[in-house]
Amino acid sequence: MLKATAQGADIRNRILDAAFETVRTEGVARASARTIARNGSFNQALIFYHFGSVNDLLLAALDRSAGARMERYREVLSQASPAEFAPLARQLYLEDVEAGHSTVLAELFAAGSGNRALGAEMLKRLQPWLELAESLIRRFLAGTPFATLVDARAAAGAVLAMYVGIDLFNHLDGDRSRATDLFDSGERLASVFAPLFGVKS
Amino acid sequence: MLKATAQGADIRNRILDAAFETVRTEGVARASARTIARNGSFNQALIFYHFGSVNDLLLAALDRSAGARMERYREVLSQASPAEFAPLARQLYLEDVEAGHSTVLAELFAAGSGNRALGAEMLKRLQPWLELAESLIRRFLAGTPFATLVDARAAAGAVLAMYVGIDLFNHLDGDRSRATDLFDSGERLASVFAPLFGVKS
DNA sequence: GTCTATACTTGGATAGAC
DNA sequence: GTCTATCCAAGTATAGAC
Repeated sequence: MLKATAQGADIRNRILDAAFETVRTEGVARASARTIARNGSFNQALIFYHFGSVNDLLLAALDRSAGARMERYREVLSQASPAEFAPLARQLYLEDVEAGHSTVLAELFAAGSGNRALGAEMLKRLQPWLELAESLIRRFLAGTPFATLVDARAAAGAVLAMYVGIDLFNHLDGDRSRATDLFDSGERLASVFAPLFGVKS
Repeated sequence: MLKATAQGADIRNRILDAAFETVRTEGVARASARTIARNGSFNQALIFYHFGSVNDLLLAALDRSAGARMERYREVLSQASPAEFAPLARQLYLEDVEAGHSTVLAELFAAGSGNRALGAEMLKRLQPWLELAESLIRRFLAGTPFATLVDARAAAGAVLAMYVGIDLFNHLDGDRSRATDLFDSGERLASVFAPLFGVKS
């Protein structure tokens, strides 16, 4: 009874899985229709039939992953206090890494740099994250001396740029301590500055 | 009397110029041997004769630019006090943008993500900048309460990641206010925190 | 050192059979 | 919806004439 599902409509998910895995393990540069199809054991022409183009497939694979991550970020951070924030952010980031989401995201941003159409699509996908980061920063700074000093929008952009940049570097050398050491510093600073935010550490 | 120079050995510089300009204006993806040669009005085969491969040419073009920038960074920042730092960093960054150096750097990092050989070379080129940033951070934090809270090496990596990430975003949408707004915030914060560093603002 | 010509490879995409 | 076969474009790199 699973036959129709497993072999029929479900092929879209198999293609999405193969595309995501190919980008994660081999990079966008090697994520050609032929390579993705070989990794997923299906015919290359199916990609064009179901997704139109390789670019559209890669974006669809990212969207599926990003949608799940955004839901999780909102759920975890919506009621986080400033004191809880640093460890929660660390945990979310490690989940991104574990799921391969950060790798695929950085790969597609990098590839978007050399492909106008892809770059424009990636910029669109940056917006909701920019808004999330900005609203969090604004919420935490409200009522503190920093509220008038820090441009929340610029800071949000800086955080996302740092996220993508760190992923890019990690992808080049596989050094996992980069982010960890940074979160360590962040948590030490947070515990010292917590009084400023009216929260006991 | 300029004939031999202009048409002979100087061809290497013409090739380097064309490579740099092609990456700057069209991106790595379009910086093929054919395109670079067309932009510089010389024969495509010369690239392989003089530089061996397109990758080696692009790295050589970056190295020439990065060497000049590193010299300038060292010169300007070596004796900068904490209070002077933010405006000087802004100026240096704007020079990077103006010269096209930040664009070419971000492009090659992005491309390195999808090309093992190029990625390894880019990592090597990151090291001197990491050391410069780390030593500056260490110098400024020395004797302050932050010295024990902040991991200088991790912070240096974060700054470079942010630099590359911002360049990547800028290249996608051409929004020049991203960095400017961030420097504005940085200068406001610096003027408030200056007392901590024993310097009058 | 510089040119022309070309061998070779890879990849996007489609036509048409099943 | 899925397959085979194929077209076409773009790129790296080299051989060999000049």
